[in-house]
Amino acid sequence: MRQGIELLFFAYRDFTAEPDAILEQYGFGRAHHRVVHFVGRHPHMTVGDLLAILRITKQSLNRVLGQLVRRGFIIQHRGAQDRRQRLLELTERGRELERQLSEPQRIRVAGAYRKAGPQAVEGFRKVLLGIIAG
Amino acid sequence: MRQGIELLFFAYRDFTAEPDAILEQYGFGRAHHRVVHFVGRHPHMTVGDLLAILRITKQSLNRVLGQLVRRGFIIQHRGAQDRRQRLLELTERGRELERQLSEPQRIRVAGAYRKAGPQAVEGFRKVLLGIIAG
DNA sequence: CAGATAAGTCAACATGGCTGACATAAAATC
DNA sequence: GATTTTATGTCAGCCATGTTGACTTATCTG
Repeated sequence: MRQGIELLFFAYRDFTAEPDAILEQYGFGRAHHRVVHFVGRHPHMTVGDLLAILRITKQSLNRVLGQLVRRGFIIQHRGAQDRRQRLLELTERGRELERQLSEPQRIRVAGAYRKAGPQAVEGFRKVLLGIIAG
Repeated sequence: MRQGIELLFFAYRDFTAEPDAILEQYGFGRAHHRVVHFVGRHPHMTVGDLLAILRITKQSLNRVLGQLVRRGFIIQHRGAQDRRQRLLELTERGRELERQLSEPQRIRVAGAYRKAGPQAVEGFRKVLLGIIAG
């Protein structure tokens, strides 16, 4: 049991170390990574969607989101049905950053998947989903 | 692939939410939790050991460790062979805090393990170890 | 039109990382 | 035995990123 708890800590620690080093070159932090990741994964999501996923306050989000927008990594456009909404999208520059940040993570996960085998991957997903839903 | 990356983020986010709420009542933060956890798991570990596990600076560690010692959750005693070392141990109060903090996590992990089955747990461990070693 | 909602903003504060410089005691080495 | 290295602690200050609270603006909805 305790081992499972620790595994999660170590995995998270090692998982974030490489992207952190890349982010530093841009003057960004881990919070920027999270935003870039989720906007990349869900183009045209709203600010409210992002807040719900990250579970932080809009003031915290706006600090990093504003930087990403001002520096041309994310573009916002008004919603068509609801013009109050700002739909978020990565620019080409943002996509490039996303690729760069996710590369070490993809390599890490791919290696672990390959070594462990497809059945283990299935178990990995099941357990993590249980922890999240739990 | 991307899903695996996100699972880790969500699991970590949900995994830390409940202990965080308990820590707040003590005026502690997540950093205190990590220290209490690892000292509980490895009694008589040295400060240097803890630094290596957490991968933070001794200044950062000392801030939280000092609070835990002063408030009677951790006790330090000098090493027998090497008297420069401070061996760390939870007090009874520290053990109680550790139990309280780990309870929601144990419940969460136990539930996920139960739902997923022993084979999935094996896969979960394998993949996480691969990510860590990676 | 009135009220609710989506988003943004300002200000202030806390946590927990970081660097750099320095102190002390004990161990290890020459 | 003197010197150097190591384990730990400490002071000061910086930065990133979380928080609360108050307020604005634009837009949608009843």
